[in-house]
Amino acid sequence: MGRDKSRKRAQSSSDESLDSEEEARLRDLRERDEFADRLRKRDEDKTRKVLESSSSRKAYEEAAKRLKLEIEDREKILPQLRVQSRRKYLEKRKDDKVAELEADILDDEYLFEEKILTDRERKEREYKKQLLTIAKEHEKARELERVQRYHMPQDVKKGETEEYVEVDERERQPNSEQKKWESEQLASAMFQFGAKDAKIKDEYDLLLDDQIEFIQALTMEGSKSKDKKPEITETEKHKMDIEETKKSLPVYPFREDLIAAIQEHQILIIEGETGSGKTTQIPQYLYEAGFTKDNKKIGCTQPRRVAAMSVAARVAQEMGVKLGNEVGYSIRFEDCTSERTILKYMTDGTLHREFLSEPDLASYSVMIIDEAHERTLHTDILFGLVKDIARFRPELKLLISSATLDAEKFSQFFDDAPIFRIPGRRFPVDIYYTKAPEADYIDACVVSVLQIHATQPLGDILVFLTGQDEIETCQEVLQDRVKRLGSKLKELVILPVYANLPSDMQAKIFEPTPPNARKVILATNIAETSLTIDNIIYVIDPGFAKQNNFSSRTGMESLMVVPISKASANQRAGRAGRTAPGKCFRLYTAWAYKHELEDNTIPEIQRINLGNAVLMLKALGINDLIHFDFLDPPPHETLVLALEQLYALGALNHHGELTKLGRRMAEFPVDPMMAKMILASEKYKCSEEIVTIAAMLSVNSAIFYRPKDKIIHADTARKNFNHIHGDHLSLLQVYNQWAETDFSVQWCYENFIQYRSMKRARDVREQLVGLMQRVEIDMVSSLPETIPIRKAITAGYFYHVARLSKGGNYKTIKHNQTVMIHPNSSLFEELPRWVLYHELVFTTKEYMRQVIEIESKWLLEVAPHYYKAKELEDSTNKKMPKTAGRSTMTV
DNA sequence: GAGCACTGC
Repeated sequence: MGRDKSRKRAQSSSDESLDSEEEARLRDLRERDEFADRLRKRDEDKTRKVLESSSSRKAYEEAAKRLKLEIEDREKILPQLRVQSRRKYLEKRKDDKVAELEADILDDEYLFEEKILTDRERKEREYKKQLLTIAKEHEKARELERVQRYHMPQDVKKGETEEYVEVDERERQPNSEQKKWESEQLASAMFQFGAKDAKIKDEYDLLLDDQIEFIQALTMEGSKSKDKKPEITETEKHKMDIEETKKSLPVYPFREDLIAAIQEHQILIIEGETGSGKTTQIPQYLYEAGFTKDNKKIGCTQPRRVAAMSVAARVAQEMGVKLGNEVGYSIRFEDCTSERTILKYMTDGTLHREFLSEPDLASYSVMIIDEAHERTLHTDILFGLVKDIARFRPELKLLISSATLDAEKFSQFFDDAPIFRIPGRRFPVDIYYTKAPEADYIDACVVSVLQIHATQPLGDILVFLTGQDEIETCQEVLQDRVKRLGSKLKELVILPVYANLPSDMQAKIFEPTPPNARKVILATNIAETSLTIDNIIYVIDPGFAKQNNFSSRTGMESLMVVPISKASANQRAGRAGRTAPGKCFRLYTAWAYKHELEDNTIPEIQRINLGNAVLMLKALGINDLIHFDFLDPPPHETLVLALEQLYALGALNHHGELTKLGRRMAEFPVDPMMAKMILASEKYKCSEEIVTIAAMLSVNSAIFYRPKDKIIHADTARKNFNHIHGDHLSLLQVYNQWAETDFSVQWCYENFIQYRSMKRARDVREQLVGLMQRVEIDMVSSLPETIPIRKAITAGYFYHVARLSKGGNYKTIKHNQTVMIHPNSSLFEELPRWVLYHELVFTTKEYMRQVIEIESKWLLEVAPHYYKAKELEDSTNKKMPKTAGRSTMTV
C-alpha cells in the first residue's frame, strides 16, 4: 500500500532525470562486474601459491615499506638495511628450519607410531630430536641475552633500527588461543580412553528424600548386544593395522555397492548413524575408485571446525600422507590445503564462501554434505545451490549424508534421489520417564543425580541444562547436598561445561574419572553435538534448551528457554550409549514426549536474520530469492526485510540488482549493516578504528567477565572503559589499551576482560583488515577525532536509530517501538536525545544493546535517500510524522 | 538495573 504510493511518487518525479538514473545504474553494474573480475583474477593468482593469506599480507607490507623508503634518504639507509635484512633472513631461515625439523619429527611419529622401525630409522629419529633440543636450547640462551641487551641501549649503534621486542612470539601468532582450544578438542577426539570396567559394586541402601519415580518406557535400539562389552577396545584398535581398522567399520561391507550406486546416480542420500565410518571412509573409496582423476577434488562439508580438522587428520593418517597435501581441510582463519589436495574437508560456511569465487564448483567431482540433518543455515543454503549446479553439471556427484528420520525428506527435495542405508555402531539405551511432570527441574536433576549415584553401578552422568546460570546453581546445590550426605556416598566429581567457560576448565571433563568415583558433567547443549565425552552411562534430560529467535516484524532477537524436539531428545539419549549400554532419564512424562515435543527443531534458516545470507545469494547472481529452492523456506517477511535493508543500504538498486557497493559488501563475512559501516570508514578516514569496532562487536558481548563473587570489582573495572559518546567507543578503548600492552593476558585478568574473546576479536580484526585490502580500502586512523567514527557507524546502522520521547522512553524511528538502553551501557544514565543501537534484544524488556550518541543531522548526511529533514526535526512541539520516510523499492 | 544456548564465515 505504502509502497504503491511511493512508487507513484517516483514515477511522477521528473522524467528527464530518469534517463540519467538509468545511465547511472548501468554504469554501476559495469563497475560492479569489473570489480568482480579483478577479484577473480587476484584469486586465481593466489591459488597458485601453496601458502596464501599470510604470505600475501607480508608481501603487501613489504611493498608498503619499500614505498616509504623512496621518500626517505635511500643512500643513507641502504647499507644498514642490507646488513639488517641479511640478519633477518638468517634468523628467519633458522626459525623455518627448526619449525621444519619439529614438524618432521611430529609427522614421523604420527604416521609411523604403530609400525616397527628399523634400527637406522630409529637412530635417525633420535638424531633429529637431539638436533631440535639443541636448537631450542640455543634459542633460549639467545632469549636471555636479548633481555640483557634490552637494558643496555647504549650498546646499540646510533641509527640502527633493530627492534628489541620482548613479546612472547607465540602469543603474537594469530588464532593461538583458538588453536589451543581446538587442539585440545582434537586430542580428545583422537585419543580415546579404553572403556572402563563398569562392574556392579555393592549398592548402597540409601534413602533420599523426595525420590523421583521413573518408569521405563522403551529401549532405544542399539546395533550391539546389550550384555556384551565392546569387543574392540580403543587401545587395541590403535594397535591394529590401519587396514584392519578400516575393514572393521560398518561401512566397509557396503563399499562396492556404494561405489556402484554413486556411479549410477548423480545424487545419493546416505543415511547412517554416527560411528559407521562414512565420513572418513567414503571419500577414500571414491578416491580409490578414480573420482579424483583429471585434477578434480572430492569435497566434504562439516558443520564444525573441530570436526573438519580431526576428520582430515584421521584420513591423512589412514592414507599415509602429510596433512595439507593430498588430504587437507579449510576453515575460517586457516586454510590447510595445497594444489595437491584431492580430499578436502571444510566447514559448510567455508564452502558457502567458496561459491563466491567458484560458483559452479568446477574443481570438484564429488561434493559430500555431511551431517545434513543438523540443518545449519549454511547447509540449508548449500542444498539449494548444489541442487541447482547438479542440473547443469551432470558429471558432478552429490552425496547428502544424514542421520535417520530426515532421509526421506532430503530424497524428495533432491528429485527422489535414492537412499543408501548404512548401519551405525551404538549400544542400546534404556529410556525412563517420570510418572508425573516435574515442577522444578533443577531440583529434579539434583535428586536424580543422587539417586543414580546411590543406586546405580559406577559410570559417569551427563546432565543437560539450558545455560551458565542454571549450571552454576545446580553445581552449588549438588555440592551442598553431597557434603551433607558425607561419607555415605562414594566420591562425586562435579564438572560444568559450557561454551564460555575458559578452555582449561573445559578440558577437565576429558580427564579420566578417579577410580571408585563418579563424574557428573553439567552441560549445556554443547554436549549434544559439539563435544563427545566418553564413558557416559547415564544421561539426565530435563527437556529444555535456550533458543535464539529473530522476529522480522520488530527486528528483535530473543533468547528463550523452549522445550526440545524429539530428535534432540534422542540425540541426547544417544550420548549414554557410546561406549557401553546406557540409561537415559527424562524429566518429563512419556505422554509429554509423544504429544508435546515437536519432531524436529525448527531449522536455523527460519529463526534468524538473513541479511548476510541474502547478500551472498544476490552476489551469486540469484535474483529471485522469493522463489529460491529452499528445503524449508524462511518466513517471507524475513526475506523481505533483508531485501529492504539491502536496498536502503545501497547494496541493491531499484531493480533489485546488486550494485558495486553490494558486491564489495558481500566480501565481508558480517551483517550487511556492518559491511556498510566498514566500507563507509573509507570516506570518513577512520578504517583502523572501525575495523576494531567491527571485530569487537562480532565477539558478541562476551568481553566483560563477571564472576559471581567479584561482581563489584568487575563492574568498576568495566566503568573505567566507558566512553561518554557510547559503547562502540568503549569497546574501541578496550581493544586499543589491550593492544598497547602487546595483547597481554595479565592485563585482561586485571581488568576483568575475557582473554579468549579478545583473542577472537583480534583474529576477526586481522581477517577483516585482509579483506579491506582486498576491496581496495586504505587503513587510516582518525584518532583522537571520534566524530568521523560515529558518522561511519551511522552510515551503516542508520536503520537502527531511536529518539528520546517525552516520557523519557526511547522510540525507534523505524517502527516507533518503545525500547530502553541496556543497563550495561555507558549511556544508561546519560539519555542523549538521539541514539544509534547495534542490536535489539528482548530479555526482560526491549533493550538496545551497544549504543552510541549521534546527531540527527548526520542521518541526512549519510542516508539522504532514507531520511527527510522534516521527520528529524527535534522540536517536541511539532507533530511527528507517523511513519519514517521510505524510498521506492520493488522487491 | 540486567543476565550471554550453540555454531559458522
